[in-house]
Amino acid sequence: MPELPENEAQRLTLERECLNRTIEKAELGDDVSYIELPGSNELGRLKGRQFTETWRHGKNVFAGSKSGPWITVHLGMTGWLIPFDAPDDTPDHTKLLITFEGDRRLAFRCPRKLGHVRVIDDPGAYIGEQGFGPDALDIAKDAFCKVVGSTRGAIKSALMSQDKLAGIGNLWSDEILFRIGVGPERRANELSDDELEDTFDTMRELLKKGVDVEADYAKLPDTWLIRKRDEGGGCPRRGCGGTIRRTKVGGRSAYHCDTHQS
DNA sequence: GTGATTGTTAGTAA
DNA sequence: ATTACTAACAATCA
Repeated sequence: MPELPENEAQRLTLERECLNRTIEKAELGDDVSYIELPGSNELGRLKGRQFTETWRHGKNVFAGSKSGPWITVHLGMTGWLIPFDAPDDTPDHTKLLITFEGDRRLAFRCPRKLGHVRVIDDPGAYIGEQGFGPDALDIAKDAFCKVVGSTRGAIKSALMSQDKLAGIGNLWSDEILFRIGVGPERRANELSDDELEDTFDTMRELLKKGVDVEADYAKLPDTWLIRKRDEGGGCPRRGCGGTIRRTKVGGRSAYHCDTHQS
């Protein structure tokens, strides 16, 4: 369930549960068709090493050490990292299992197989090669306004395009636009300078809040759209009285209020 | 059976 | 040459 806040929560999990433990084994799960995972050579590189630091850029989570190697994890739509201690059972749909010294293990569970794990040498170089834009919590305001404001497509699509800025997906783009009262299909280059700056400020505010609660949506205010993504439901904004609608924008479902977003 | 799902991407069109 | 849009990928759930 992975956008920026979820991935940051995953990074924290790695930081807390998987650092400074020698890797004894890294092995593939049962059904690994249609999913990209390290081959035996790369898995072998992990043996005997430790993860001593973590990093995140957009929706990519990293664990590794100064001298490498690193793993990079992309959760896809339904991927998740699950640390656990033996003799607990390995979760179902585990595609990759890392066994550390002692009883600690780390499972990459990915039922829908749209995620991946790769072994790399340098996270910074990897981000560059993949063509990702700056992290959404790292990009400067002027750079944001320039790159988003020069996009002809829908503002929602611009916020979600990982090569412009990395980390925002379908739910959080909806949330940002809901907050600032802008319809998801508005052309990005037709937003005023004030609206662009408002988008930037709101993006930071909301993402930081999502990170604060470690992407636990139940802890977010019930005046947020993310708590009320139901077509035909009442707009959760105080005093609005509008109705939540679902439309298609850029091939994705865009939930928005029919009254205060335009 | 139908259509939806928090993601990416190859191919196509403008 | 870029940029933007569509369909496809896979499994599961309502």
